[in-house]
Amino acid sequence: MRHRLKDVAERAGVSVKTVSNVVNGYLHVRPDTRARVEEAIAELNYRPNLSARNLRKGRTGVIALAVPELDIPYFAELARHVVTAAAAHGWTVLIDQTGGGPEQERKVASGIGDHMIDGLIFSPLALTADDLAGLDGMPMVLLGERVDHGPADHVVVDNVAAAQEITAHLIGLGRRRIAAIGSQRTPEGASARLRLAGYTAALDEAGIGYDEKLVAPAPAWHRADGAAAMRHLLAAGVRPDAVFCFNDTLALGALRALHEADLRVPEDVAVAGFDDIEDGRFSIPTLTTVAPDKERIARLAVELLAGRLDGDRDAPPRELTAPHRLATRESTTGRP
Amino acid sequence: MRHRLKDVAERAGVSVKTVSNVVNGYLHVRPDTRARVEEAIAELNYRPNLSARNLRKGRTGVIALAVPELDIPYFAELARHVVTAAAAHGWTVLIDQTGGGPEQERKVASGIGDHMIDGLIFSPLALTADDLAGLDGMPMVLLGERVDHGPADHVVVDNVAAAQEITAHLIGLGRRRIAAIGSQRTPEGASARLRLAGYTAALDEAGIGYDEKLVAPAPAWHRADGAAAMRHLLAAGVRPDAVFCFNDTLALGALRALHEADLRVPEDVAVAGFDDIEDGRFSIPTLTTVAPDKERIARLAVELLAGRLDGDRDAPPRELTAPHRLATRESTTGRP
DNA sequence: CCTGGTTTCTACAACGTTGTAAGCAACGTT
DNA sequence: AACGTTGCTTACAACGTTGTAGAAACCAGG
Repeated sequence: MRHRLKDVAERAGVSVKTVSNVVNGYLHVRPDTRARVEEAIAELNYRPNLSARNLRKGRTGVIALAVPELDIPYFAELARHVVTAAAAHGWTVLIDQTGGGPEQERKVASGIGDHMIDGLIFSPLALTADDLAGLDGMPMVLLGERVDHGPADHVVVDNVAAAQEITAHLIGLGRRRIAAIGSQRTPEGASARLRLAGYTAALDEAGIGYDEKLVAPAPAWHRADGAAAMRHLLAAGVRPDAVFCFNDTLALGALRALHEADLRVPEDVAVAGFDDIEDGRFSIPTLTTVAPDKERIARLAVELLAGRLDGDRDAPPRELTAPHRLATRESTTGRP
Repeated sequence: MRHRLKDVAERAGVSVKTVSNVVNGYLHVRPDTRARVEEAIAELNYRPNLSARNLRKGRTGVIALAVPELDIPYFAELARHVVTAAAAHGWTVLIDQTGGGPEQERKVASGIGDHMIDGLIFSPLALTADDLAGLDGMPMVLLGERVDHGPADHVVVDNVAAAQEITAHLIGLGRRRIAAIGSQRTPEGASARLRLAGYTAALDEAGIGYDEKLVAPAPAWHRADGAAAMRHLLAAGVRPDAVFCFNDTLALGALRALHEADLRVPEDVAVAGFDDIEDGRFSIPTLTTVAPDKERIARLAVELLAGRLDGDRDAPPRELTAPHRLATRESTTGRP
């Protein structure tokens, strides 16, 4: 059975508001009154009705995190960090899976703002600035690529620089025929475009010509796509001496395909990924990758959101860049 | 700017309740009235205030899924299925990370029921029946091991049978010195106990003696723990010809440790896991494992919960068993 | 004992929604 | 013309909470 302030008040012989004051830690309550109320609360196992509180206060204490897919390790790890960072602000996180499709993302963007939620951290794939317009001033922070000059705050990693660095790392190992896996031409492929740009920039800098045949598309960025793309490259007679995969799951798939083709990593082909997911530290071989500071991304996002909620909602949008580093492991440098 | 029923009503020249009726699809509204209201709704971009609706209706349309850790692939995959299954009932899923500790789980169990949530799907590690008492009749479904005869519905897999089957599979390959990784003595280790029981049952059945030295504990069930346990076994001079790891991440860690010790899988040591996570289909070698039907687990859980919500809340608790199968892959049978 | 200030408590209204009950038309039937 | 029926609409109250404003109790200083 559920009890209300009123029940507690009757039992303690005080007014409803006094109970409310005790619950909310209001200062001026006589110690004996407070004790009586607390006793009644305990006896009835009273817990406040958050719907009512939210209605009254206009705040819910819940923020949403919308990601394309929860069982992509990168997003799962990110989610963990966001939950932790949000907890520090006393927030509960409602995690929403968009599926990554334009339609579903639009629905999340427009539909979630039904007063259930104070703010939104959104990791979009397909969203455009227009879609954001529907949000009606819902405080929001976007992760990843900027949605072309939309009105929202952003937390990004420098994809171009990171991709360039890791490609340069491969070049530095003496590799010259460097394949890239994960290119995408759809509008959802913003990350793909930036990482491809970094890849070509590194080739340019080293005076290596861009060879279209070395660039393999991947419809999604799952292990299966990485394996398929790698098999496809090999079947087409392309013999790269290195592969830069646009994320780690693609890379793990590529590792698998290379293994099946009896090619050694890194001796025959060096492999690098992007994201630094847990799997890559235990794969065989362990995976060289770009390690974005996920903890920082999460913290920055939550802090940006907190700024919006507490402060000026109409301040100009800010963009923060989270740091990244190169994690070199066996898939490029071999076993020590 | 946010609008209310009242604003829409004024704009459309009708009463608040009529707008409410339109929003809720009430039948008896004249077509032209409905059109006027809908126009006003569109113009103002009205969206209902869920806090108010929830307060009025006593239902929130949100259920919680509480799991120990989101970035354990098994739980992430499960979460995806639960979200999908819940969507079919029109529910939003609030995902909660308990961290798996007794303290935190108890907090979730007692604290989440603050009227924010209609029901709870809980995958506990450390929870006891006492902890559940605090829930005050919050409809709940537990996943995994039964919390000793608590009052809640359960969805389980037959851990003992599954562990026995996969151990028998290893025995069937001619292996005799079969190690087990993942045993736990803490109260949280209910799964560990059951899987260990299945393991010993299979040994018994085959007339193989139980050797304590072959059983390695693992404080948690992460890759790092699996690798550490495997290294520990090898360092202790134990030379198993097979390893049954109590989940897949342990197994992936064990694969890694075996690789570092230059042991071949499955030639020298066959390796089997439990959970059938995505990683195991692409690891090198691919991982033989017990594949619980996660989609079914999620669906059953959601349906049990739906039954509680719509039906008799005081019906006796039910326990449903989700099917599992054996997925034999390279880590035991080698490359084809 | 009064004054003014502080502490402690309370009554009331409001947050935005929907269920209830009732009102008002318009209709067909007697 | 009176009636019941049906379709459409509305006023009101209530869900459980908290902010506001003010009342009551208390205290210290004259």
